Amino acid sequence: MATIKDVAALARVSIATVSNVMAGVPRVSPATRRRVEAAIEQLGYRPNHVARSLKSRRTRAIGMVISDITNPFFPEMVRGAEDAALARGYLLSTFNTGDLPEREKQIFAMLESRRTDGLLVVTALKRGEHPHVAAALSSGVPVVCLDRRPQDLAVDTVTVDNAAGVELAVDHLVERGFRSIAYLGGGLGMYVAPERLAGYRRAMRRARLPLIEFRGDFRRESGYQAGSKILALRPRPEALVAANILMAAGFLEAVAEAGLEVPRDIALATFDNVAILRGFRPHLTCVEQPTYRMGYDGANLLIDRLEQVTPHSGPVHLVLPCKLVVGDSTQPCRVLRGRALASAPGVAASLES
Amino acid sequence: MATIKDVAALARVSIATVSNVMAGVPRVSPATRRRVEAAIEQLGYRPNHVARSLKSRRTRAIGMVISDITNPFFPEMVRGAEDAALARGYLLSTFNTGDLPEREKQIFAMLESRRTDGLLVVTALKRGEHPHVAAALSSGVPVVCLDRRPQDLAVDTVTVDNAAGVELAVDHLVERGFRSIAYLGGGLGMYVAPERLAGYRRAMRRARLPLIEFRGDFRRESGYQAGSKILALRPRPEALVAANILMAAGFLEAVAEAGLEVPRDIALATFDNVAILRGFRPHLTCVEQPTYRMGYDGANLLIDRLEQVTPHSGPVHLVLPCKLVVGDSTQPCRVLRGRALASAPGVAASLES
DNA sequence: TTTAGTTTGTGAAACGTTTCAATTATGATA
DNA sequence: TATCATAATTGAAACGTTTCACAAACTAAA
Repeated sequence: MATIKDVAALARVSIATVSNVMAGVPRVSPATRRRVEAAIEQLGYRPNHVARSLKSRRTRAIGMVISDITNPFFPEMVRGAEDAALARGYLLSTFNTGDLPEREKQIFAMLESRRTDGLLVVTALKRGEHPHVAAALSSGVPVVCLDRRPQDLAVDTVTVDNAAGVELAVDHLVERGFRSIAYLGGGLGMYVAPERLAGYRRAMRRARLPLIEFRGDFRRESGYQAGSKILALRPRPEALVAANILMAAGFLEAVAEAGLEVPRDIALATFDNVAILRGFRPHLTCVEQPTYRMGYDGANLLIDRLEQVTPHSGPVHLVLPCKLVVGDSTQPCRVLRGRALASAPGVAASLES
Repeated sequence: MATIKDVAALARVSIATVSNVMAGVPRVSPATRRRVEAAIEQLGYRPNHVARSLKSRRTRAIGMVISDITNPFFPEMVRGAEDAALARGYLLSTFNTGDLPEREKQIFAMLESRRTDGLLVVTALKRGEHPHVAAALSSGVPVVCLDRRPQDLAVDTVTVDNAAGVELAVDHLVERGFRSIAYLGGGLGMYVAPERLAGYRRAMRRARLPLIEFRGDFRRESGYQAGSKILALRPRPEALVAANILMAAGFLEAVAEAGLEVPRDIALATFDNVAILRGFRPHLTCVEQPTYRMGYDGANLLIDRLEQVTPHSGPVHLVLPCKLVVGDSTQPCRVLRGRALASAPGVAASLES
């Protein structure tokens, strides 16, 4: 592979001149520039980015640390981050921690020894447990946290308005006439969980409805288990709001196992949307997060920091809105229609009570 | 950030000695070794991998080029590749080409200038169009192609037995008594398409059933469009085998739009499985590919090449088997039950005919 | 005490760039 | 033609490692 020396020799100039041509500095005569460019072309020369990084002490590489690309929540976000990074000439490497501390340690060590310029992290950890993120931060490596916001760290974040998102779902259900609306949340250590729960509580309080809360851990299995309990309640809740799609999917399994159906026997709304689900039943009513944008904006924010586009100031917190996508999983169910008939002026009336 | 010089100074040895300690060479006295290790520990020294790469001319980095991580087919494969790479101390960076030639060019240029040691590629291109892969190969960078096998390139590959996979699905349908079984294939330029089509034809010929072929392009939209045509056929086929899950999903939309249902009105089997779909209806009968393994084995094969574990020989082709996962989308449908009643000894008889 | 052999440790070059001070070439002006 | 200003070019150091030939310090045998 040709080096800058080969180019210099062929063009009969010094390597400094070649470097200047590559960098586009103007103090090179047109004639020399042409000669150098011809040599570059002829040799198929590509500057060695490794050497460049060593000298400049900047790798133009950013690392993205997530828990598992296999979780359908992540691919869009990774894609967004990559698009932004590539557009600005940065290399993005993604790492799956699998939530294993040992592996996470290995990954951060690798990131450090490779002198990655900045980090995009979706932390899976609980409050107060960010040894690696904190270490990176204190050693001067910029970090942007996506999706989840560690309150104990002074770090830039890009998140969504989780509370407002759940409120959209609950309001929608209330509007459709549902009154006993249960909520299946995730473990409170996970940052987004308390916010989503708060959204549920706020919307329910506003509608003067009683809280029916269950707690899972954001994984499919917990949705299935909570599902059995929820379906066994008497009276059975008319609707469920799940805090993420994995739990919603688990819940659906419990529903099928009980010989029931969504939305006939119970309505379901959930956080997260997944493209592949279009065409499958039930078509879920969901709170769609701008995951692509989170990745895209996060990467841009990070690169701005790296290039000091913004003068150093306190941490920036971007909060993006969610959007409600109405499917048929929240169509008025049997119980509801019965109630509508019983009360005089129809569904609307039951809302006021 | 501490360098090897700092460590050497603190331990009062030469940098060569520190390097020897790091490399674990035995020509260092225990006393010195301890002194150096203490210094490393005290300074939190981490060798600069960039400098190391420059000197050794090896980056221990591999690039993975796919079309779009957002396609649910890829995450497992990427995960497998990352697991293998990390276990052997390699960095994996994944790139989405989006099937855009311009972007692909940019990506390969980046990979080259960063001196990535080897490449894992799932080529989206058609026969004879692999300028970048061919260039990498001829410049001595090992490449392993996953999932699709470019016949025109002497390159290692890890693929699945596509024909056998489709046969599994068709055989299953035949066994269940279906007789008019349509096939929705993908564009023939895509390598896997002809193999899958061949599997369909072989299985149908074996069962002495007539071919009913449609062609899409592996994208959702084409499944939807082909769906309308398939459903309009008279008599309507009893079953459809889709060549990938995106087209199957598109087909399902067409089914819903026509006011029909799977499997009541038509059975459906497809290539690919996607975890999130568990719990949703219909629960598809599918040909599951070992995508994780493809990534895992591919990365290991590539690293073996990089480290010359295997003496250089001709290209290696790993072919992994697929597995049939039976869901309820291929349960005998209405027409079928009717036919079973008509013929004397039940469904089994109709198979013999 | 030499001599030879074995451990242990080190100096310096090299990897391929960037960068800056210094040098040389080129014109313009006196 | 000599002088000066400006433009163009270059030499060399530096980035942080690895590696190899060599040097120094021991040890064991003669």
